[in-house]
Amino acid sequence: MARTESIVNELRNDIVAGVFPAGDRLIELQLCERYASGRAVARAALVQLESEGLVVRQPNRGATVRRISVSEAIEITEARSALERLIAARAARNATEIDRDELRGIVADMRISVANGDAARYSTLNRTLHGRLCEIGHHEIATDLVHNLRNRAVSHQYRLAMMPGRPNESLEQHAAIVDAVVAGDEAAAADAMEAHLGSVLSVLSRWGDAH
Amino acid sequence: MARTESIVNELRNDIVAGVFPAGDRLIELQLCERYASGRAVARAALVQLESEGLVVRQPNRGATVRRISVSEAIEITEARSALERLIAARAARNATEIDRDELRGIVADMRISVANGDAARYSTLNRTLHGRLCEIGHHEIATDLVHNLRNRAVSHQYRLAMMPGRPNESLEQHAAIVDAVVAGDEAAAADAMEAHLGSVLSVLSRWGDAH
DNA sequence: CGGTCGCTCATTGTTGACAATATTGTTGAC
DNA sequence: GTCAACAATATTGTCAACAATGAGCGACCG
Repeated sequence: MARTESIVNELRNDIVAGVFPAGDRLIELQLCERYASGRAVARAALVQLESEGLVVRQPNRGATVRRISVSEAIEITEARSALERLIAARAARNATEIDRDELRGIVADMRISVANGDAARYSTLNRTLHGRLCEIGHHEIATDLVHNLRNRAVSHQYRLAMMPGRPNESLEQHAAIVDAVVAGDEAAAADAMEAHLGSVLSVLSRWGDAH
Repeated sequence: MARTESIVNELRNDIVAGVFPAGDRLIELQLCERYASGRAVARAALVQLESEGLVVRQPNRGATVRRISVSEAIEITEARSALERLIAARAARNATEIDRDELRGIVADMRISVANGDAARYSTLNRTLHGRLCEIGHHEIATDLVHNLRNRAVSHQYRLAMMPGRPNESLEQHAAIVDAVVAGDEAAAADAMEAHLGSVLSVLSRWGDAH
């Protein structure tokens, strides 16, 4: 009955989507009810999500959604930057003509979204672009790590997108990445990706200083 | 009674140390006996180690120690390279005078070990050096990821140390890393670290081609 | 009035039994 | 002799009950 494997995915999605905000207690019985499973299964999910860094469990005190401080978010983004450099370089190396067309198309759509002020669509395209780069890069280890890091810092990404002027800045950086990937220039792709995440970092650290 | 938290560490150590070779079945009841714990605890440990990439679990078919192919080991080392670049750069930024002395001392000991052909001691110093760099770098996220990646590829690292001429080559690379860190040159430290792991990669890929 | 002791309750930690599933070994027919 | 169906075993998956722990709260005592 209990889809043992899938409830960890459901719970992860719910945490990332903000259904359970940071700091929320995750009580096993409630999870059992919500996901229609036994307590053992819920426990296993919590153990796994703890080792993914999304949940913190204190002995005999239960589990909570992990709070990510700004300084942690910065570290996470720095690590992401290192790994996405690698992915971008690989994408530049491996991209086929079909891939190149698709990437150009995504950037074109992004341009439209920014022009229209459609933040939600831009955010979706953002995810799509990074996701496609991961697929094109064919680097499973780095891809998995990056996905995990993205999940961990998602609460901060959210705030980021709301900053005024940010979409324009971000758009040009994404365009630069795609240009380099399409040109097959590995070093340029890595540097463009690093520049993009570096700009994310500077926003994060400014915001951190202000609090 | 059951040290719920510690058995995952014990099992991880045993896997990394080769007590359970790659491909070995990890039967829950045997783990219970070995670590004097209940089955639920053993299960939890397996779930966690699966998400760390050390164990693979197939539904209704049990858990085995994950086999890491050479191509996977290459990917793991590539990801490690990206992250250790970051760590080395941070170490160069943060190292105090005391840290610098210690790093120089480790390299001096390494030189002695190589001269004496003491592979075991060299291997220990190798771990010590990378570990100290992680501590000096003060980058928890990257450090955790690197530790995990090291654990995953440990079976291949082992074979690597046995290659003739390898210790000498490796020694000079480590010396270069430490020189850059001691000099406080972030970019040079990152590049030296990348060069070091690049040499590991070339050995791995040569070995992979030969099989 | 303040602090500490002990009680109660919610929640987690652990155990054991049972059901479900895969693997292995065995039998029997062709 | 070979193959398929079937039985036996081994192992995992699930569940429910019980023990243990920590937090909150009120009463008791200084």
